[in-house]
Formats: sequence, structure tokens, C-alpha cells
Amino acid sequence: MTRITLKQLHYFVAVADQKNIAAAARSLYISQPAITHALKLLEENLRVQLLLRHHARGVTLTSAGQELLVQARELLKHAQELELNIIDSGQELRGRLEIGCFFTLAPMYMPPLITQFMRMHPEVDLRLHEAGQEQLTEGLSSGRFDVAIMYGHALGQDLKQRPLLSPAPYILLSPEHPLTSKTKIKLSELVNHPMVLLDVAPSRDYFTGLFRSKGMEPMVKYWSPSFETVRGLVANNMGYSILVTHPNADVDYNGNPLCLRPIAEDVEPGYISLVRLKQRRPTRLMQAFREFSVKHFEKLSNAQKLH
Amino acid sequence: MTRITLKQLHYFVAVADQKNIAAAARSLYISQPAITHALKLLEENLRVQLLLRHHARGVTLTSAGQELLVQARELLKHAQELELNIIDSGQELRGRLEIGCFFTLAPMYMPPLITQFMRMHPEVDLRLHEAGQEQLTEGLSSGRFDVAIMYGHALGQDLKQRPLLSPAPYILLSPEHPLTSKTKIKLSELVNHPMVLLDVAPSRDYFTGLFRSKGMEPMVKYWSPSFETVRGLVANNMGYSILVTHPNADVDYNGNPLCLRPIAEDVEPGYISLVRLKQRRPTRLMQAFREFSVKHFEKLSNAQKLH
DNA sequence: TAATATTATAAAATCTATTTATCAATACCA
DNA sequence: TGGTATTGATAAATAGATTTTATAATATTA
Repeated sequence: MTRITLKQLHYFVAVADQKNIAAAARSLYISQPAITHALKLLEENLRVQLLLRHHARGVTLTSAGQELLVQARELLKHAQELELNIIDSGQELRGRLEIGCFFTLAPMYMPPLITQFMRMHPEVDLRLHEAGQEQLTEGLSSGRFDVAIMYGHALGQDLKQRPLLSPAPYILLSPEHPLTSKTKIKLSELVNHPMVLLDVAPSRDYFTGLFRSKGMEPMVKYWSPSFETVRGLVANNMGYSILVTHPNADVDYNGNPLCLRPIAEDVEPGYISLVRLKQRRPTRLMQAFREFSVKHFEKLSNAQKLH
Repeated sequence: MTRITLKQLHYFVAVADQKNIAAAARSLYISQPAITHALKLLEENLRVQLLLRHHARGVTLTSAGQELLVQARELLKHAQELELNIIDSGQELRGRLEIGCFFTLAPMYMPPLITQFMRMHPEVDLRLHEAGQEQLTEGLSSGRFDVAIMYGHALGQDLKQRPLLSPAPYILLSPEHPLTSKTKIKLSELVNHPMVLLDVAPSRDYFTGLFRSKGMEPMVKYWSPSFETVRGLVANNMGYSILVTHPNADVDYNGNPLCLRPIAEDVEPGYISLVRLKQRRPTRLMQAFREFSVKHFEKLSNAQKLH
């Protein structure tokens, strides 16, 4: 552990600048003996005489004092910089923001969100981590992630969420599927057809829950944890699927066409939230990201309603 | 003034290393609440949450904490280095030593002294300042010089001196001077010849004092503050001179020959001392230089006696 | 020599840091 | 599942450090 303190160095520099202990005390708004005492400690701890006291004519630095003056200035500046780097009150937003995002949401929503946020705050070092629900909650509570964008379903008590978007689930079909001819499809019409289920938490439970809340059980024939695999299976007419995220192009990775149909009944929408740890005090950066995200998704939602 | 302290950072780093406040407390031999308190202050002053406390499972760093950890380590290292640079207890001698030396002594004595000292302590940054008696005493009391090599005559009460060498004064004559034929010359034989006086303090008063202490007054015809000018005047037979410093070659700057003769009477020698400010505690470097100088001049003095 | 300025010192007051004791939350183990 | 151990937070008491107030000592200046 260092013997000296930043305060002692600060006093010393003031004295060296003014070549006068009393004057330094006045400029620091403290009493003169406070400085005399601090200087004494400094000299004792460094075991060097730093200044020569000339009664009634101030002080002058010894060569060790000269040396310390230079180095003390550097160290104090270093300390100041550390504070400015870390402190959460600078005008310009800066620092690192670790964002978690749920797998299937990331490719759709994160690129425009991140791009626009970075354009406004170029000093921010933003890092995106795509992960599943469990990894996201774990990452939030271990501090690896500052915030996460994910589905708000079934989150623990220690997480706080701000809803961003409530997209309605839709039915995905192959053009060859018998139900494709209808413009709207009821869940009861689907229930006896084979289903392709996106097999990741919490989507899995959300999709099956749509049926179960109406006392039905879907006939799941295929499971896949991959969003694009599910779309491929549906495009090959292996069954229908229900999804929330809606990529712009209605084709699978092989170019096979896909059809979307709304669900006829009123169903609980999926809701995408910005999530953070409840016990954790948000930084200014986190707050700025929250506000920005809320506005961004509001615009998105308005644009969708116009269609 | 910085809000944070080195101690707080030190505690924080220990906690971050161990991911555990209690363990850090044990390793620092302090109580756990002491650290809890320091961390609280750190977080309040930086207005950022640095770590997440997991009951019974230690702590993890937030992204701000990660950032601080890196910077805190750097700052603590910087502080440590400052201490090591300044502190007067390292094994290897280092640091700066400001040496004052009296004009006429410097060209003779300083080159070998400095060269040999630097060979032993290559890390020392030694700076030589040649100056007159007044500048030297002023420099010592203002702290510009750590030590000075100068004549010990008529020094103030606030200076402490360690005699190094007591060279006998000698008489300098031109080969044409009528007294050159003698091997020893009495002061009383000189007193009615014209004298060339080296006109600098304290030499001036020392040389005239040699006569005055015997109730005589020399006949000073020429004054010069320059040692070599005095030698030139004597070589041109403008008068005799009395000097202490004895360069190796007995010729002036123009190559004119000079003769040296001892003073027949016992006279007070000039004494060269290492001088420092009494009120100033010597550094290890100053002590080492003192010891080295004492030995160096002892050798010189023994070598002279052999001739 | 008196007035002024500057640093040093001692004692008291004030702040700050640390310890002790205890609680609450969680993990671990039988 | 219940008991034990570990960990971090909190409150009160203690110890320690810093600062102030008041005063002394020393040198400078007019």
C-alpha cells in the first residue's frame, strides 16, 4: 500500500506553486497548520526533505522537492483523468455499454438501433452479445451485461423491464398448405395440422401457451431451436408454424416462398422488453440507451400500424 | 481536488481480484465493513455502481467496475513508482544532485571527482554549477544547490562544512622577477613589490589577510576577478601574486612561463570544504557524495605530500 | 524597534475510518 | 428439509486522522 495520499500531494503542489504555505492554505480554503501537518507526513513517509522553510519569506524546494513536484503533478493529473473516465456525470456520453439481445431478435432489431445510437453518441463503446434467455438473465445478474433486449415473458423478480414493442404472433405456411387459401386462420383450425415449433425459451412456451389458454394442444411434429430452420421446414410444407419476428423477405434460405396469415382470434402478443437488473443503479449511459430504445421502437410500431 | 483516494482504489482492486469482500478484508488484515464502507464511498463519489453484491456468493463487477479495475491498477502502479522514485531508501543510489562549486576550484577539482563518482553511481543525475561565494551561499539556502565545494572562510552560521583539503598558498612569479632566484620567499620580502590580486571573495580577503595578520599591507597594483588573467599578468611581470589553486602546467594562456615559490613563514592554509545548509536533512545521495568527496580529497592530499 | 508576514506547535474539535456485534440472504451438506 | 457456514449490509462504538483555533517563534520591512 502506498504511504502517501493524493491529498498530501495536492497540498504539496499548491505550496510549491506559491512558494508559501500560508498562501496555499488561503487558496485552498483551509488553515495553514493543516498544510504544515500534511507536508510533515509527506516528508516523513518519503524520508526526504522536500522544502526549506524560510521564516517570514515562504519556502523553497529542495532538489527532491523539485523532482516530486513534477511527478506529483503527473500523478494528480492521472487520478483526475481516472475520475473523469469513470464518473457518471460528464456532459458527453462515453464509456462501455454491454448489451445482451435474444438470438432471434438481434438480426432484425439491433442493427438499426445500434447504428443510430452510435451515430448520436460516437464516444460510446457499445458491445452486443446475442444469447438465449438463460444466458441473458445470468449475464445481467453477474454484471456481464448492462441491459438486455429480450422477451419479457417469465422473467425473474430481480429483473426490471421496460416494454418496447408488442408484435402480434402470426401463422407461417407453405403456399401448398391447405389453409393458405384463407385470409385469417383460427387456432382451432390449426390444431389438428402438424406444427413446426421454434424450440427456444421463452418462445416455445409462449406459442404452445396460445393454444393451451384456449384449452387446446397443438400437434407438434418438428422442433428446431433455429429460426431459419423452422422457416425452411415450413417452406417445405412439413407443417405450419407460429412466429413473432417477421423478416422482410417471405422466403427461406433456399428461396422457397412462405405465406403469412394473421391469427383470427385475439391473442396475447409477444412483448419485447429492455431488461436490467432491479438492484443495479443505472448509469447515465444505460438511461440514455433506454430512452433512445423506447423512442426507436415507438417509431417502429407506428410505422407498422400504417401498413 | 480528486474525490477518490488511493486507499479506496486499493481496496477495490483487492475485492475485484478476489470477487469477494470478506476474502479481500482477510488478505488486507482489516475488517470486512471497512471495505464495504470504502466501496460505498467510491461508488457515491464516482456516481456509478461498481459491483453487484450476490448474497453469500461474493460480488461481480459491472462494466463500470471492469473499466475502473484496469484504470485503478494503472494509477496505483503510478503512485507506487512515484514513491520509489522519491523515497530515500532504495538500494541503488539515484536521483538528482545539484552541486555548486567555487569558480576557481571547479576546473581543477571537479572533473576527476565527478567522473569517478558517476562511475560508481551511474543512476545519479549530477549537475554542476560554477559560481561565486555569494551565489553559492544563496543557492544553498534557497535549495537550488544540495551541496557546494568552496572555500570555508567566513561562512554564515546556517552553513555546515566538512573540510576536504587544506592547500598551502604559494607565490607566483615571472622568471624575470628579482625574487625568483630565491627558493623560499618571506612575505616581508614581497610587501614592497607590486602585487596582482585575485579579486574574488573570499580569496581577496584571505590573501591580503596573510599580510595583515603579520601587520603588513601588500602593494596591490592590479586586480582581476579571473584566475587566468592574474596568471597572465604575473607571467608578463606586472607583479607577483599569491594563489592557492595550482594548475598542472606552469604557463599562462599564451604559453609564457611561470615560477612558483613557497612562502617561507607558516601561514594559515586555505581550506576547501564541502558545504551544506545546516537546517537541511541530508539525503542518502548527499551523504554518499560527502563520503566519496572526503576520501577523494584524502587521496589527493596524500599524493601531494609524496612530492 | 515596532509592525508585519510566515512557519511551527499544542490542544481541542471535527471528521473519517475501522472494529465489533449483529442481521439477512444464500449456499451447502447431511 | 433443516442446520451450519459463508457472505455482504448495517448500526453503534472506538480509534485514528485531519483540521481548526490560538499562540509562539523567527525573520523581514519600514
